Amino acid sequence: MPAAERSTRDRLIDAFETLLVSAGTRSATLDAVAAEANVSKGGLLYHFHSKDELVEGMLVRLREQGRADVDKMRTAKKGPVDFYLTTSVNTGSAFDRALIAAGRIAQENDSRASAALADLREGWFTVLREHLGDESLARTIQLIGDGLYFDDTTGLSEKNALKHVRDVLTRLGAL
Amino acid sequence: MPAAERSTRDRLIDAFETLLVSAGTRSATLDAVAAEANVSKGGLLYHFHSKDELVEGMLVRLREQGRADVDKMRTAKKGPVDFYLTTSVNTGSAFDRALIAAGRIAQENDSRASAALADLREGWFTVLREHLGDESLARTIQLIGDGLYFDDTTGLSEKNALKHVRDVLTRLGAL
DNA sequence: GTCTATACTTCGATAGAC
DNA sequence: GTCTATCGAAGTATAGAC
Repeated sequence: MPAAERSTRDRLIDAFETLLVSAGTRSATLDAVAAEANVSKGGLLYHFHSKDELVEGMLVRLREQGRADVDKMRTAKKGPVDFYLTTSVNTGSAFDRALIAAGRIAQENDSRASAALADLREGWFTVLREHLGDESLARTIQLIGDGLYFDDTTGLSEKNALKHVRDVLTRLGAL
Repeated sequence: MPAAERSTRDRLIDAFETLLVSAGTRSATLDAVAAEANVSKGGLLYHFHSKDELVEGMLVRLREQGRADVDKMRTAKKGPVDFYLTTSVNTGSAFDRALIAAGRIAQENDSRASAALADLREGWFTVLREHLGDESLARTIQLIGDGLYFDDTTGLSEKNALKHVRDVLTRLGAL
């Protein structure tokens, strides 16, 4: 969908996510979100009656994106492991942004965000274990993906991290 | 050092870290920190003239703890890889708390916190690579540690994660 | 559906008594 | 070294015009 056609509601969630990812929860205020989306604060609060509802709306959208991602992973050309690893480093996609944003919210003790992230991870893990037929290997690969993701979101990522991982996973016959 | 003898300054940093870890940056206000440390806000601001100085003090202490941790890792009885992995899951130690707290601050776009964490990671990586003589394996193990740490701090940790990792690393001859 | 104006609360920080 | 009192700015949310 072209950006110009996005509903105000969607643009508000976009703005909320963008602020969460780039500056953290303390900077993602209603004022800032409204400004980022070029809407007044009153306009924002028409669509979401509270900040809590804004979080809720974001998580609903994340779950939809998550279902689509697991489907893509299952049928990926190079296989699920490769797909999972390459998408664990932030590619700047809308889904990445939503995922990182939810992570920030989860760290503020929000059980809804934690639950959404846990469900997503379970979906990925199921595909990995089915494909590999090896629980330990599947869990370890998921941890590597979490590490890639964590490093990316904390500004700690190494340039060649993925190359090194592929090297090791090839030795294990997982790639 | 017994808890009763800890200086007010140290207790304030303790309280700040505790709040960051348990409830996130939005909840770690000066009011809340002072209350957690059983000090008035004025008392807090005598020791740290601003919230920024409180962050600074926390990071100084983290770097000291980090140096001690790398030393312990280097001389660990079961070897640095085992030490690194077992200490990547939150054991509830003061160092773990400081590490997680710094991670929260880093996500609010604080370059000092990011730099401190990056330096710590570099220290661990150096020991891993020296011990293993294999950069790809060292990087991969570091990512697994990051994954364990991330899962722990987001409430996503699996009970048997470490067991699965040990299994896979044994196949690779790293343990 | 979006805006302005405003009420109420909380945050970070200062001033000054003890 | 610690406390109370207070200020200005920023936060969430409501009311009502357009």
